[in-house]
Amino acid sequence: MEQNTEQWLADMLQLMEGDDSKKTEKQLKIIQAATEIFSEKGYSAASTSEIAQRAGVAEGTIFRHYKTKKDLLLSIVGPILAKTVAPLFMRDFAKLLDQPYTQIEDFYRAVLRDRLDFARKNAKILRIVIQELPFQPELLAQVKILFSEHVFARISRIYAHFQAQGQIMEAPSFRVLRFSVTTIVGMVLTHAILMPEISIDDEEEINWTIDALLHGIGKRS
Amino acid sequence: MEQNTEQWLADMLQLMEGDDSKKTEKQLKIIQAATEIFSEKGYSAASTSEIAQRAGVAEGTIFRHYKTKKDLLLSIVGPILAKTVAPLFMRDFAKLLDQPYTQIEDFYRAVLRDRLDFARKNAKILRIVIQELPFQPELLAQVKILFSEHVFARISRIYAHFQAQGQIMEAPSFRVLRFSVTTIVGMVLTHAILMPEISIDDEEEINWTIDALLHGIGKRS
DNA sequence: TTGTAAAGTGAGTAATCACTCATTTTCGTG
DNA sequence: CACGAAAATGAGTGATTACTCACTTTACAA
Repeated sequence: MEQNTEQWLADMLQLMEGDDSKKTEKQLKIIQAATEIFSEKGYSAASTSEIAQRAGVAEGTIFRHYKTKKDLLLSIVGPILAKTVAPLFMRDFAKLLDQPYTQIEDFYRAVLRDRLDFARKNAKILRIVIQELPFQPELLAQVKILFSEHVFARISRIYAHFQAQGQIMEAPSFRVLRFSVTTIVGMVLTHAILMPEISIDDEEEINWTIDALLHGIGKRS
Repeated sequence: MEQNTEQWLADMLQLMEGDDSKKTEKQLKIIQAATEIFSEKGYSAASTSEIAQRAGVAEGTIFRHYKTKKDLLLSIVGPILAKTVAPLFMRDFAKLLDQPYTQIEDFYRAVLRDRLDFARKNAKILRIVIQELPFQPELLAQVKILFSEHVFARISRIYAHFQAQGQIMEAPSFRVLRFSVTTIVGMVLTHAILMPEISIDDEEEINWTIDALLHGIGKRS
């Protein structure tokens, strides 16, 4: 399964790719407007007429390119899914782990820095994903497969790697996994989606978060 | 400000209270049906006719009790807000901190146990809150005031307390606060809302989470 | 039992919705 | 320029929406 994963991800990215080159100027405007309005008002509360208006196109133009409103949503949300977890499957990423003495701090630093930037750059789309995922059963099923088949296995191997190196405590991997994923996602979502208006020193926040994740907030002995 | 807070919370809870005693049987049915449908399909995608149908009442009956559909939403979502952070302001809670040698582990254990149960019991309503809060400006403003005026100050004092006792590390309180709130919320949301179908040993998960929060997931020296 | 206010009803309404389609405009190519 | 195809248009459509209101039923105190 693990050999297939890299190919699978390539397909996934290809399949999900926006493929901007083949898109009309007006089509790009539509996607841009729809992204804004979906993230502002939610999918259901957004109307195709308003999207058309903000995009500066006729309403019919939307339906030339997308059969339904849901098609439009999926064309926005779909491409982001694979990209969100893509770094896990990149060659650069594997190399980092192949180096036998990679410090786990450096590993976390790279992940947090990269995903924080990613989340900030795609904040609007991520908001849409978070909002609409619970109400889109097909998409939800797809994501669940993505995680249970690929992401979970990948992260488990990463922790096995660092555990074997004696860099993290010995504990059931699903607990370590749950805790650190919560920490990473919590930190990224807090600063990129929930409270983007609070300005922070990224490097400091990242370093502090890693320190707390590895050594806790209790009094150091 | 701090003296007013207790009174303020009493008012808040009173004001927000469902006050079930004064409600008609059909009105309770409406709230129950609306809660289900809102959490299943989202506020905008839910129709009043479907709510009426599931509640077993005429559509007009809904509008006897609630001027608008949004009124119905707020009557469901409103009462939960104060309750979510209520424990912070309870007398029992203050007592726990007045005892000079309360272990921070015991403190976290009480908080996690209590809020995990709360989130499970109110999972549907909490889902609605999470989904709709970004799209309800008045409600969002209310929540922001709630946190910046009361919750933030309260939690800061708690950490000052434990910091003075030497039970947690010395670091900018906003960082400790952000990290531990993320940890608590992340753990509760994961098991109560995101993945309620995964059965866990609550006590074990709570204890392990507290241990990781205080001492990290790094190798123990 | 009777009077009355509150609770409940459901057909009706104007507005809005996603989507269609006949027509026009734009664009790439020979 | 000429021409065929793709892109874009916007008025039109049936369905659905939140909400109203004239009316009926229920609950309860006198």
